[in-house]
Amino acid sequence: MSQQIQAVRGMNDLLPEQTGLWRHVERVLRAVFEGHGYREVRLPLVEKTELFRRSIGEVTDIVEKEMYSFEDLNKESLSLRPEGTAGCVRAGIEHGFLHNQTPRLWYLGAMFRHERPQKGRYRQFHQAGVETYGMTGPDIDAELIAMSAALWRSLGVTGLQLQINSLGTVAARHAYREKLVEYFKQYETQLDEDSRRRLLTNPLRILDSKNPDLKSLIEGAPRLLEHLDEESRTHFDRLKNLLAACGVEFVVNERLVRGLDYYTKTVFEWVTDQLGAQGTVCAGGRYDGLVEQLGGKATPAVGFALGMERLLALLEVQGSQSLEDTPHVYLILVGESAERAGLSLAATLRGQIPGLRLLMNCGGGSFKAQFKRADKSGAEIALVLGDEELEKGAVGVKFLRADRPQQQQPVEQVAALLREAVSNGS
RNA sequence: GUGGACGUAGCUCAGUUGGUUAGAGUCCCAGAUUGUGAUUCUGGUUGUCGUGGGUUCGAGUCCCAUCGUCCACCCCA
Repeated sequence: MSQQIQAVRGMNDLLPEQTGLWRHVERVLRAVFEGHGYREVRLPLVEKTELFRRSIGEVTDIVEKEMYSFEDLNKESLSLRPEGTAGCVRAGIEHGFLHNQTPRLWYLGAMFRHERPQKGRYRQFHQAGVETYGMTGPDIDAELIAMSAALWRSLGVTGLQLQINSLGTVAARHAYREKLVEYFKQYETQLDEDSRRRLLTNPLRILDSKNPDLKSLIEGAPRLLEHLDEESRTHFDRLKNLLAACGVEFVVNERLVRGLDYYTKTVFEWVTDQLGAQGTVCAGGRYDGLVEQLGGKATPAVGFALGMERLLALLEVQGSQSLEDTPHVYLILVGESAERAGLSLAATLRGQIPGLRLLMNCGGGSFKAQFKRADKSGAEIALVLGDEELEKGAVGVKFLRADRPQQQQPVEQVAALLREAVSNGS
């Protein structure tokens, strides 16, 4: 035991009990994305470290202390991706699919951040994200947000609240940021340690402080929405109208600030109070400056990412059922000749009945032992092939969970019974 | 990175003020029923007590370190 190798901290194994629900969610995500005309991209897990420094921001926690970075053999610094947007923009510039085009893209995959693990926060975690480019107006912002709402509907998730805000254009945001720093600097001695640090890293974040002592100070601070430029204000107002028009409920949260440097104008989060401290299930916004910042031609962009682990946790607390993956049938084989005949019988049945999940006994065992395994497998039906059946050219059929008599039938009629079982079940 | 709680069979957990050979349930295997599961009965396997040090005649129990899990801060999906 002392020599046992454990998984890396914060990196979890997903076992068969969980993968059913994961596949269900993945299927729904794909269907909704594709239903909105979004197309899938699969991007590398590793990028040059420089990409993340330039996109996420030098002084963010992610870049400063949470990246898994290492030196490649050619001495270049590489990093496991901490988020998906940067790589997507990089790929867009590299393959020229942003220039004068309006792609809508989605992806699903693992991200890596070296944080202290906690409920809903892991070092390897999975995000499903969408990114769209080349569209300036609030209509695409609204479509994207409405699409996320459609996801929750399709998945049957409830209790998520949509919060939206506008950070303004890059220029407006910087101007406001300076005003805010100026304001808080006057009261620096009253700030707590965290907020004094935020003064340098992300002053907008101070507005979101959980410290009750700062409440009155924060309330006296300059208001972000009052410092919006005209263009951003109009954009935000039109977005709110569009959301209302398609029946997506939202609340404006003036303190909503995303941690990544590249956001502009629209930002939004879907939050829940059912997951403890990590209540943000999905978040995103507009990032009109990033493509240019990374060397492409100026291109507006909007996107969001949702945390798979958090979404799955929410589904679990709300009692979502895992996708059915128990076998319909367990094939019992006793004796050498039955074992020989079993493989092709199993193949025949699987070929004749689409969707059939047939589990064939392997590893021998008495009738009793095999029936035990059949029961444990969860199968509805046990098929029995022994010397007796082989002689008659039949297969025994026993219903493990229904009150129906056991019978012996030729293969063709067994197939009909199984077809019935498949269509009754899932 | 900071603070707190916790690590005992595969799983869920007991284990007294430190005292012989560490327990229960469950799971698994076999038998009762030589071709029939889930119920019942009988028997059986399962552990470097997270790891490494220390205190002690003696440590699952006390102390230190370390690894891990969980919760919160911070941060974020």
